[in-house]
Amino acid sequence: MFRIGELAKKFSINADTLRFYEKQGLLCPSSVAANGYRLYSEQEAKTLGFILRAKEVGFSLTEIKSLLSIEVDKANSECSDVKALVDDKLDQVTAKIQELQRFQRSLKRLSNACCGGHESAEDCTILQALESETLDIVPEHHHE
Amino acid sequence: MFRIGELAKKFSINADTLRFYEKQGLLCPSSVAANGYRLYSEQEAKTLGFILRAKEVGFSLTEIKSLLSIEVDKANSECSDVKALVDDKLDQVTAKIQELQRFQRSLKRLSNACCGGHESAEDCTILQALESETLDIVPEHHHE
DNA sequence: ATAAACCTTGGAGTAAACACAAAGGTCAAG
DNA sequence: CTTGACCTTTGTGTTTACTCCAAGGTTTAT
Repeated sequence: MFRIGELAKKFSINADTLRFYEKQGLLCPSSVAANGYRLYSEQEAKTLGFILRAKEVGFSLTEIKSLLSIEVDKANSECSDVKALVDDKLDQVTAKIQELQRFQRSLKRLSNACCGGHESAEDCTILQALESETLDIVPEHHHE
Repeated sequence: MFRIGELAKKFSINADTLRFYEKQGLLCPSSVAANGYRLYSEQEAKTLGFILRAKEVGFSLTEIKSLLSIEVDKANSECSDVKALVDDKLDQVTAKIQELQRFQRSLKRLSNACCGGHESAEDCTILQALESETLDIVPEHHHE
């Protein structure tokens, strides 16, 4: 059995995080000592590992809760239930990546168009693009 | 001059959003009518366009505030100041994409390894991987 | 005169995942 | 017997970008 600080150290997390997970219904200590200290079993340590690995692949705590409820009732669950959660998350992650890639393309375009030198920002192509209704790069105009 | 509702409609945003931007110091109406109504000039409408375009390329409101402070003092700013903001953002976005791509790879690996059928979740490779300390796919074992 | 459609301020609520602080009980070592 | 390192509960703060609500003033049209 581990006290909260021991379990936290074992997994390099904060003891507060464990109390937080408990409040969220993710991981409750199986027993409480006479002095009120939480006591975590070996099984609960494994469950914590499960939770942290699920986090590593991008699941939110709410989603992990769903995964855990299947995990504890495997016998009455199907592969399709689990896979659905993974595939939903995959879709979310893919959509987010696409949004960020749009940002990335725009930012690269802006960055490449700007000299980045000590010239006055008055002719800065980035600012001009942000001023332009269409976010277009205004072609450089040379004074002479 | 536009009243708050007019400007909001012009840009398809909520009037509350304009009040929020004002509180954040992003966009303040140049004048207030005798009845207390906010009045926005043509220039402020352009600035709002600037703000919304900056959002489109992924800038946060805080970052947009920096952009705006350069924008209003172009003469004393340099291209390098502007480009630095864009390049910082580009780095952030790129880092976030990479994190999400790690999630994506892991999720794909999990998804591909799972049959997703009506089999009991007891042998689900996804759950097994999450139980495994290394997040590895456990090779399929056939009963017979 | 009154209803509809505006506008005002102030403040609360939302999601996500904790981190931290205060005030106090517990336990082992010296 | 005290110090230090634990632990407890409760509650607040953080970040981001709004969104909504309440209670009330203003304007416009009929």
